[in-house]
Amino acid sequence: MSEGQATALPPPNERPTLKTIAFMTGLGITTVSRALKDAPDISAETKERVRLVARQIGYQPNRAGVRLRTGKTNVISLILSLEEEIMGLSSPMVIGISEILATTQYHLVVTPYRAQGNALDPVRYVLETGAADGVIISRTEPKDPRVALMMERNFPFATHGRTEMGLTHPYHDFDNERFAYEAVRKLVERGRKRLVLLQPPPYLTFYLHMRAGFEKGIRDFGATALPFSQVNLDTSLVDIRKAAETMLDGPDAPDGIVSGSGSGAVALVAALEASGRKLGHDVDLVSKESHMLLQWLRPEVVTMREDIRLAGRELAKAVIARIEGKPPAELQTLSYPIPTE
Amino acid sequence: MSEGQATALPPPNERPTLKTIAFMTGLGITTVSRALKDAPDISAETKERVRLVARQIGYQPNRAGVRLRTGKTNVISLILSLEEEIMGLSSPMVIGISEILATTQYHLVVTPYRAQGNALDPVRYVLETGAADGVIISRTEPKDPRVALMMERNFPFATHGRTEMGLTHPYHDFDNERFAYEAVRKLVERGRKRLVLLQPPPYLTFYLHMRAGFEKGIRDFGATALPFSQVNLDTSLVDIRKAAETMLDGPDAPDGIVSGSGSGAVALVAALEASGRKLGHDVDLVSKESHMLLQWLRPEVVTMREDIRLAGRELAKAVIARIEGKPPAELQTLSYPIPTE
DNA sequence: CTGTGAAACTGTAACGATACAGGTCTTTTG
DNA sequence: CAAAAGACCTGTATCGTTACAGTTTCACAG
Repeated sequence: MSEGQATALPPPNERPTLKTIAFMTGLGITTVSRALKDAPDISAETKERVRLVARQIGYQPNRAGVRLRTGKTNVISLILSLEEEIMGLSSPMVIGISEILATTQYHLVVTPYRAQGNALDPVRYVLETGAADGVIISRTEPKDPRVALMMERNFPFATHGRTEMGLTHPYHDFDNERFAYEAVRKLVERGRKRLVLLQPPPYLTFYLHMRAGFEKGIRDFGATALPFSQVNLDTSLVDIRKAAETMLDGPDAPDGIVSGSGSGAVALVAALEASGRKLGHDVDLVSKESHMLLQWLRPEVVTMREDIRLAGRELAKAVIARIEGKPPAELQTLSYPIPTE
Repeated sequence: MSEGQATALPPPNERPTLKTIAFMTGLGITTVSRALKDAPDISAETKERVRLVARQIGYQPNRAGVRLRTGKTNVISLILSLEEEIMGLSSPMVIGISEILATTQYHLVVTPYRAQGNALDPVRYVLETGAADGVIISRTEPKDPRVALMMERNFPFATHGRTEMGLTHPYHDFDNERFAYEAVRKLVERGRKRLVLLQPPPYLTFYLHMRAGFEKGIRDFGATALPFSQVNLDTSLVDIRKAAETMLDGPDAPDGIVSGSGSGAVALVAALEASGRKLGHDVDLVSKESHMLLQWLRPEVVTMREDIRLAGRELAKAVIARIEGKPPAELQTLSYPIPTE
């Protein structure tokens, strides 16, 4: 063949490709490709010309082509557990992530998984099929096999929640220790002494944090911790309510409660009121809260906000930075409880 | 070349491809490809052999390869408005969709858009770049430009909500007319006569439905409709509360309210109680509700559930069926208010 | 006037899959 | 027994992009 690529074929009238631009500019496909990525061996004038035409005809690189050739998917995979979905945490999270991704070439693929035991499956899927350039996971455990796996494969990811394996990886976390500590302080300030914690499921890392903050608060502010571990934040609201009612009828009834989630607090409020207690009078409740419902319907509940949308933004920024090679140690952020008054 | 494809190259030790299977079975790549799609010109024995090897080595087709060659993306795009996200509707929706997609080869890509005016942008993006095989949209308008565009291009989609353009397309919708009608009935049964509706924004199709049901109820059950259109379900809760307080102080104060959403109802409850009224005594409130919180904290509010997760499932099934060529007329479903007692 | 080197551009092959147009055999048909 | 008709398998080209290894041109040194 003596003819160049550029004149090889008038491109069809479909979606423009590099070939289209090559034809229009009279350049080779390779040149166009390199011009668009600002390669050093293309003249400034050519680059300008190519960019102009590309913009003019609305060229957008074919993702499948890029992906096939380079392996780059331009996809971030958000791996969610249905528990989160049900707690309504995922919605603002998705917004937050999207806010960041919208300014980039990345798409967001959402992959939920069912039971707790399957948490590894979606991660393995991404690793094996190269379905994404980066992954966001949440509900981390102290020894999290997903983290171990992705670290071992040197695959970019960020976690919502910390781990305790001595591995340095990107994360964003809410300071649950601080939350519980401040919650205890607020209760003691209101004269409460006999406290319980509606805590996260024990296998998750933030259980340790929240527990630690709670117990430190108990010590520092001189209160008593009562047991309440038959249920946790993953338990159904109905069961939380039942367990709370049983507790409130028993000898170890608390006068102050810390709830690790807003929906848990709703169940607790129901139980408290069913037992004839009056919030803010006989008993106080401090709760983490992500929507505003509690504040409206039970302003007596003391709430501290966790900004999940912010978490989404931070996590998205972190994975992308990780993909771009930034060291994990620089991609660890913490957010703090926001008082709602 | 006298050598066949099969013996061309021992495949590398990476992820298996058709070439890997071809090498292992001694067949040609084409044969393997056709065997896996159960083509008629491959012998039963060969197919079995190929399938066995494929399963054994965990072959999964490279999505980029398929997509580049065939244009099939195996992606469903969920296009969300941030309003929905904020109302928390998207979370169960995503679960529902995922439940269905998990049984297929489809991935779910979530694309939110910002303001109302940009609703068309993500749809255009998908159409122009072929980013997905099908689209799910919500918040439909009577004359919805997104629907018109996708119909014109004959692109598979399903809508959450109906349209009124004389175009037959797949949809799933909640029967908001029935909801409002039954809500009025319940209020009148409780002796309420002067009613208002916290309604959807007027440009959405379900405004028409809810309004129609409300007004029919007013006529059929002999009540009076009072105006309350300064705010709607998209208004911030703070503003809804303010508007409700103003209304309750005025001469046109209602004794019964229908709320088109659970979060709207929270603002209304706050306003009612601020005005010194007692729910179920001075005034009654019937609300649609998707989470269970209202029921717990204000059991006096009469609620009817809308199952968003079901909607997600129906919509996913509908797009996929549409992609597979099923006629749109057979892909229209309605769900009905679920009494919560 | 040849040789060298830099600047600017380009062709080829390949990523993995599939559409299409052949190939080989073997079996059937007249 | 030649020809036609299956049955079954396979090579080539291609989707859009990029890595890589050139090629062309021109200025300038020797």
